[in-house]
Amino acid sequence: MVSIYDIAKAAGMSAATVSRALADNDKISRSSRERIQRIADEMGYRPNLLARNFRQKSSSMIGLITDDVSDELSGMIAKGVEQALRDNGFSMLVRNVHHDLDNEQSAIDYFADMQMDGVILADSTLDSLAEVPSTKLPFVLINRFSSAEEPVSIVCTDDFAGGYDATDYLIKLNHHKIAYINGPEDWYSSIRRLNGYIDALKKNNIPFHSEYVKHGDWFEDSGYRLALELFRSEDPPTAVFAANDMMAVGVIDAARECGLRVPEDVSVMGYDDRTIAKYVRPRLTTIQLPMFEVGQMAGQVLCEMITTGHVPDGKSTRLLVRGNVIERETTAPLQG
Amino acid sequence: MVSIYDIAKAAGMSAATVSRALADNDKISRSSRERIQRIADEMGYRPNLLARNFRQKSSSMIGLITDDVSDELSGMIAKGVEQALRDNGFSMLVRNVHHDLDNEQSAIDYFADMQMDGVILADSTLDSLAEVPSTKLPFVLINRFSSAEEPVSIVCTDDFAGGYDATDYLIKLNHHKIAYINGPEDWYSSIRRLNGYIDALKKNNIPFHSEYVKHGDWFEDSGYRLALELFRSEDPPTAVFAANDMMAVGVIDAARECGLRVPEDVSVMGYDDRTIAKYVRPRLTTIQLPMFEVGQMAGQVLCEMITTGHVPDGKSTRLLVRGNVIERETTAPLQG
DNA sequence: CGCATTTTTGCAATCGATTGCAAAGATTTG
DNA sequence: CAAATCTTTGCAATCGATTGCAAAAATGCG
Repeated sequence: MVSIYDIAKAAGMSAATVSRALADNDKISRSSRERIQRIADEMGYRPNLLARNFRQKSSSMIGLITDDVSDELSGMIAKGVEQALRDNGFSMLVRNVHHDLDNEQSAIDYFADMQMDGVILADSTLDSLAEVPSTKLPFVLINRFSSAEEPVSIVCTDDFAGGYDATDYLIKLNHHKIAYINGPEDWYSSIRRLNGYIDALKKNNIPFHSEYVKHGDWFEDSGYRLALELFRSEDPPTAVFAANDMMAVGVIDAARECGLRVPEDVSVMGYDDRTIAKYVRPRLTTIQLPMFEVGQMAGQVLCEMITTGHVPDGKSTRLLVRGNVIERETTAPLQG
Repeated sequence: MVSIYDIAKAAGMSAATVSRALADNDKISRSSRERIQRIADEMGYRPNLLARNFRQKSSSMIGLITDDVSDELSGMIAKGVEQALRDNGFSMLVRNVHHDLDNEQSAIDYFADMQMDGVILADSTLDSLAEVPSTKLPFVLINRFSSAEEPVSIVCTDDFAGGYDATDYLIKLNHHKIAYINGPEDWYSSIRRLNGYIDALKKNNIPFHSEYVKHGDWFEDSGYRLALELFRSEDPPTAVFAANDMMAVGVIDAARECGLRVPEDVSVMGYDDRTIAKYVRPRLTTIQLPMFEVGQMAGQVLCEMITTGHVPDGKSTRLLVRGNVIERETTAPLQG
C-alpha cells in the first residue's frame, strides 16, 4: 500500500506537505498541490481511513441498534438512518440485539470502544422496559422513551394521534360501535393508542364501552380470537380497529367465519401499513407509519448533535411523527 | 480517556507490559497481570479499538452491500450475515446501493479505505448485469454470478431446483396443464427457474407448451394480467406457478375474477415465501428460501477466507441452497 | 539592495495501541 | 558459587495520517 510517505519521497517533499496538499489546504502552493495530486493518482494512493480516524479521534461511523433488521419496519428505519448518515458523511454499523438488554449494552460498549461518533437505538419491541442507555456517546432514541432526568433526543411515531386518527376515521364513516383490539396492556405504545381511541370517542360524544376494548398479543391469531368474541357478543361492533395489521387480518378472518362481509357488514382498520396490508383481500385500510422518514430524521438529528457538539441547548428534542390513514377496502360507511 | 500509558504510570510499569497483561499474555507474571487488570478496572480503562485496529491493519469489520435492506429478503440476509460475523468477532457495516453500480463501486472503495476485512455483495436486483466487483478485498457474492476467470465465492439459492420442485409438486398433485409466470426474460434467476420448470415437465413426460410460459415484471399486477390471459385462453391451465409471491397474489385475483375457485378449480404456487404468503387468503403455497441461512453461510465463508488467508485452494466456492415447498392452501390435487 | 511581509514548506510530536529484541531478574544446576 | 537457563519486563519502533510551530523561500516596498 502506498502511503503519504511514499508520495512524499516520489515528490521530493515532506509528508506534511503531501497531507496538506491532498487535503486541498491552501497553505500549499497551487503548483505543488497539483503535482502531488498527480503523483498520488499515478501511484494509486488511497488514504488509510483507519489511520486518519484514529488521529482525528472520530470514526465517522454511527451504530444502529435494533432488535431485528429483518423486521419490515426496522428495515425501513435502517434504510432511512443509512440515508441520512451517508448524506452527512457517516456510515452505519448495525447490530441486532434481539430484545436482549445485555446484547444492547455490549453493543453500546463496543461502539464506544470503536470510537463511534454516536448511536441510534431503534424501535425496541421491548418497549415496556425501554430505558435510557448508559453511554457517553451522543444518541437518539427511536420509538423509545426515557424516564431519566438528562435531556435526550427522541424520534417517535405518534401513537396517540394514530389511535385518534384511526378511530376518528371510522366515526366519520358513521360508525359508533367501534371496537379496539389493542396490543398487550403493558406496552407504552398500546396505552398511547388506546388513549387516542378513547379521546376520539369522547370528542365525538360517543360513549366508551369497555367491552369493546380487548388486548391481544400483536399476533394474527389473537386478533382472530378476540374478534370472534366481539362478533358473537350481545351487541357486536360495526367496526373493529386493530392495533396492528397482523391482528387486523385475524379480524377479517373472524368476520368471514361469522358470515359478516368486510366492509359491507363490518369495517376493519389496521395499524402500521405493513406490506401485507396491500396484499390481503379486501385490501386493508390502515395507519401508515413513515418509518423511512423516522429513520432519516433520527439520523439527521444525531448528525447535527455530533457536528455541533452534542445536545442542542441541553434540552430534550422530541419529534413526534404522525401517520396517515391509508384508505383501502376494509372500511366503508355504516350501512342503514 | 484513560490509555494504557495511564495504567502503566499508575502501576509503575511500562505500557508494553500493560498491553501484554491486558491481552492476557502469559509472558507476564500472574501477579502483575492481576494487578494491572485490577488497576485498569478501577480506572475504567476501555481499549481504543481504532488504535488497535489501525496498528493491526485490520478493522474487524466487513461491509455488506445490498440494494435495499428494507426489502424483506435482503433484511433476512443481513440478519444472517450479522449473526455469522458476530460469532466470528466481526461487525457489519451496511450500505444500500439502490441498484446503482456507481454506488456499489464507491461503497467498495470506502470499505477498502476503511481497511475492512471483507465485503459481502448481496442479492442484486440488477442481476442481469451482475459482475465481479473490482476490489482487492476478499468478498463473497450472494445470489450473484461472476463471468470472470478468477475464483470467487458465491452463495446462491438454487433457482433451478426451486423451479423444478415447484413444478414437480404440482405434477404430483396430478396437474398436467401447468402455466409458469416468470420474471423478466433477461434475469438469470428467471432463466434458471424456467429451466427447472421445463426439466420437471420433461422428467414427468409432460409436453411443454410455450403458451403456458409468460413473462411478468415481478409485480402483482403483471401476475394478474398474465393469469387473466391464461384463464381466458383456449385451453386454460389447472395450475399456475408464479416466479414470486407478489405475482402469485395477482394470479389469485385473476382466478377469482374468472369465477375460478382456488384451489378447487385452479392451484396457485408462489416463490420466495415472503410474509404476504402467510397472510393472503387462501394462504399461499410457495417455495421458501432460507435467506437467513444464506446470509449466515456467506458470512461464515467470508470469515474463513479472512482467517485462513483468502480463497481456499484458489478455487471458487459455490454453495447452492435449495428451498422448500411450503404447502398451504392454494394448491390441491386436480379434481376429477 | 536590504528589510519587512507573506507564502510555502518541513520538523517533530501525537493519537493508542502492539511487538521484536534485548536486558534484567529469578531460578536451576553442576 | 558461578554459569546456564528460564521468566518477566522495558526500550523503542511502528502503523499512517494530522498539525502547531518554526524555518525557509518568495515577494513587496522604500
